[in-house]
Amino acid sequence: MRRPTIADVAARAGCSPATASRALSGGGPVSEAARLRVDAAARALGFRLDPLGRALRRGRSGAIGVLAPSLANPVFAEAIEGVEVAAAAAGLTVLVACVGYDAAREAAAAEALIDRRVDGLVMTVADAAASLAVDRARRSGTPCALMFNQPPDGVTAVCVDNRAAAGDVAEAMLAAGRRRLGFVAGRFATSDRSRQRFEGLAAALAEAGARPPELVEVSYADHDHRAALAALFARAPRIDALFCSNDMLALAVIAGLRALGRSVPDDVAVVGFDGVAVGALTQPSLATVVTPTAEMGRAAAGLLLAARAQGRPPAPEALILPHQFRPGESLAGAADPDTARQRQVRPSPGKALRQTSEESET
Amino acid sequence: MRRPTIADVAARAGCSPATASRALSGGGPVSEAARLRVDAAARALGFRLDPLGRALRRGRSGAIGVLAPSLANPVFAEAIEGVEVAAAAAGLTVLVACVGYDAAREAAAAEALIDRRVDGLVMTVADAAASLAVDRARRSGTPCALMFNQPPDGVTAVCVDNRAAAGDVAEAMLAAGRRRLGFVAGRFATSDRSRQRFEGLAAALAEAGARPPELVEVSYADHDHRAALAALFARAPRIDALFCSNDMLALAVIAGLRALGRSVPDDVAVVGFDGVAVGALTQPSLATVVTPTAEMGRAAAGLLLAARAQGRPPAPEALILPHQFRPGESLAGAADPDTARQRQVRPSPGKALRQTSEESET
DNA sequence: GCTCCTGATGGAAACGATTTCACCTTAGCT
DNA sequence: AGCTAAGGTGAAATCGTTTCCATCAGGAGC
Repeated sequence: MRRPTIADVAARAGCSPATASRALSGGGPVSEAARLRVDAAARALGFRLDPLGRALRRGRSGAIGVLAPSLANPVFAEAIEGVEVAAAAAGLTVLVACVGYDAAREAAAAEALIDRRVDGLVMTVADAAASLAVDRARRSGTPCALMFNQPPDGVTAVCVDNRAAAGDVAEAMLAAGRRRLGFVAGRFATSDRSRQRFEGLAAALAEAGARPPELVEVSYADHDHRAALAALFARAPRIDALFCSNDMLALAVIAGLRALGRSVPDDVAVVGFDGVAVGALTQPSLATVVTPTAEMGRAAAGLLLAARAQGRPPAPEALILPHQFRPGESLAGAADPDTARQRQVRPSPGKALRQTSEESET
Repeated sequence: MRRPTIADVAARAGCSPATASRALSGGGPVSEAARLRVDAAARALGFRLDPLGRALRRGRSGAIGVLAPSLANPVFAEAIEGVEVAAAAAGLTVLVACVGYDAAREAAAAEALIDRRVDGLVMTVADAAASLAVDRARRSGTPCALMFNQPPDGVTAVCVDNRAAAGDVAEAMLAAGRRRLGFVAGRFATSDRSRQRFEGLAAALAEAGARPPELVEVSYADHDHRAALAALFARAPRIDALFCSNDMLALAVIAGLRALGRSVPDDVAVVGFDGVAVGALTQPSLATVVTPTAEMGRAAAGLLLAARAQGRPPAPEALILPHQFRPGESLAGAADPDTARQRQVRPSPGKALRQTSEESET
């Protein structure tokens, strides 16, 4: 028994496919009587409009495409779920593509989504200032919004102010008594955010008259950063604080430091970026910049949908959402510089005294 | 300037659309000369086959649909990337749908993917034994493989042996001297895995003649489990080990215990399930059952693709992948009973000295 | 009574590909 | 030479919808 088509519904309702289509998709004028007959027929046959035929004819698919570097970083997973929420509220579905921090795959995936006639494209790209994927979208006329990327004006985006946020981190580290700072970055080529955060850190340190930051670039592909960290300490032995370009990296760095026999935060403080949930669960808890991740996805999709509803393209400018520095045990003394000043040097990782939380409810 | 269609390519190559199609998609016989002219024309025009027209006509879209409860748990994110790897190797793309542990959304999303003519469906469902989504797939003739779910026979799946793995955990806990075990579960209604792991734990304890496990069900939606844990300790104050149905939950539980003033593993040991990367980075490191997550996605997609290549449906049985217990600091003494014996007494409800196991491996 | 407009409808042409079928060559055999 | 088989090709049907256009009925306005 074949899947019913709109022609079957029309036949059963005693009308033409044209009328059935109008009744089902709310296109043109249909008499109340016809609408009822069509609805009844559709229900009786268990009919559902075929998204393919529909997309082919209408030129859009009723889906929002999402392009993200990876699902492995919960930041993107959350943002995608944010997009999904906004899309679902507007009756759209979501098509996800992951491109693994690879600019070529980025462009290819964008084209694939565009070919599928997505109504809009929400993307996080390697470099917003020079992105083939953005070009493709623009050229094809597909409305497009970036998320996480903080692009030069001219392209729609939802992000936080990465430089300012990095400045806040610099300030917190200095306030905690740290003086020799390092920045651990995912490769700059694959993340403009990472670069902006480094710039923000460097600028804030310069302004405060502090020593400029040491830089280590690592690959997101690696999980073990001991070698990179060891090299850093060989170069700059007295580093006392590391700002990592994202939280997952920060957690890996903390583990790496522990493996190298350096305690966090006693020997080296570590601060992340993003505010992923798991960062608050670890010990030491992760000091970080909390960003409204899911909200970023929701907002990006929202911009697209609002513009679509009004038949205009989305505003070509960045919507900057608020961020917030969250103190954590990995930057001891953010609220108590004295502790930081009295860091003790310890020979082994394992026996660092862990501070227990004295918080409890009631 | 319109997007070129296959007719434009054909015109430029001096042949009919039929021949152009055969040349581009490798359908029937085409002369070498024609193929070259078509290829050249397509390249010159920047032509790409339209996935929509193609899918409509062929009845399949060249995409694999993936249905997962959530992206928030990295386990699913990794598995999806596994599916993506296998799909990409076969020249297919992936359509992802997240349904938030909701059986109704599960069925609806499955239908939406089927409507899009996915070549196959890889799903993780709430309850494999009674899943509307699986029904829909079967009814529509869409090949379908479950992942993570360990279903009764009759449906294709890739999973680990949840009961056996839970048995391993029981054994490790007993070996570490723990005697009063609890199980912290995501709600059973939304995860058959969780239920199977509980059953495995209970069975192993029964066989070992040990006290049956206490059970706490919590919602995945919550992040703060203090209330649930406090209630558990009110009921069973001397619990000394908690098996959590997955790693993310375990990390949250460890944080909750810390907030309640119980130390891990001194007062209470915690073991998770899945082997997510971040579990190895925390302190204490998380003892857990490591499962081949990405491999599960790859294998599930692989089963579908292999079957498709041979024109038969995938074998209706579960492919059980190996799991491995990974000791961690959150279950002290799994490898070093002495440490366990000397757990220090703390002024909290967990203070009773517990008998330790005299057995040790190695 | 006549025109004009509006609302409801159906026929048929899109949308962009694939595939069936029939046709024509040409090569290979006897 | 005659016959068959196979390779190459194109016209046209098809997938399932939407939408343009024409048609028609009926009411309003003159």
